[in-house]
Amino acid sequence: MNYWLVKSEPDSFSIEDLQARPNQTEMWDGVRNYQARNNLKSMKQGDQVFFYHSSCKVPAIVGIAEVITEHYLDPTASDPEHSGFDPKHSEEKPKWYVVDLKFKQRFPMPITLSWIKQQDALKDISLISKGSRLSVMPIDADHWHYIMTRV
DNA sequence: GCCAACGTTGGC
DNA sequence: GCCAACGTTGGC
Repeated sequence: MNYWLVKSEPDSFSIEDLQARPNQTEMWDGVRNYQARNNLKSMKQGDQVFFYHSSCKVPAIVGIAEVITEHYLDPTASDPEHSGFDPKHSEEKPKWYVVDLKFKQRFPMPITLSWIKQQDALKDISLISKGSRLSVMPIDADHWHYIMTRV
């Protein structure tokens, strides 16, 4: 099993929104960066995913989701009415994918970015590696477990 | 293939 | 709102 982190702006889609979805599950669409897309494609059913709130007052990991459906074609990329529409994406030549994520837990206290930056044990975490703005990134098991001791 | 211009992300 | 650090686009 592998560990991941996905970012979302809580104003657009928060972990509370995920929890409120039917079956507590949401199609994770809109990834339009190749590296993030490749990470998405590597996700396996049962993988655990940190849910990170970005571009907000207190950027933080706020809980955990689980991969319940592995990657499939992103329907929003084929929809001209959708903001994620990409004319170069097609079923014959697919570019973009989604996975289905299911809510697992919300942390009693968010694990804030500022705290993460203070931890020597987390100095190599992908989240704060130089210039990493990926919306989907892998998390080392060591980093995952270290953070979980803090929850 | 190079690289300038432009767009996006996301912390602060 | 600012701006650094990217990624992408497109002319050449």
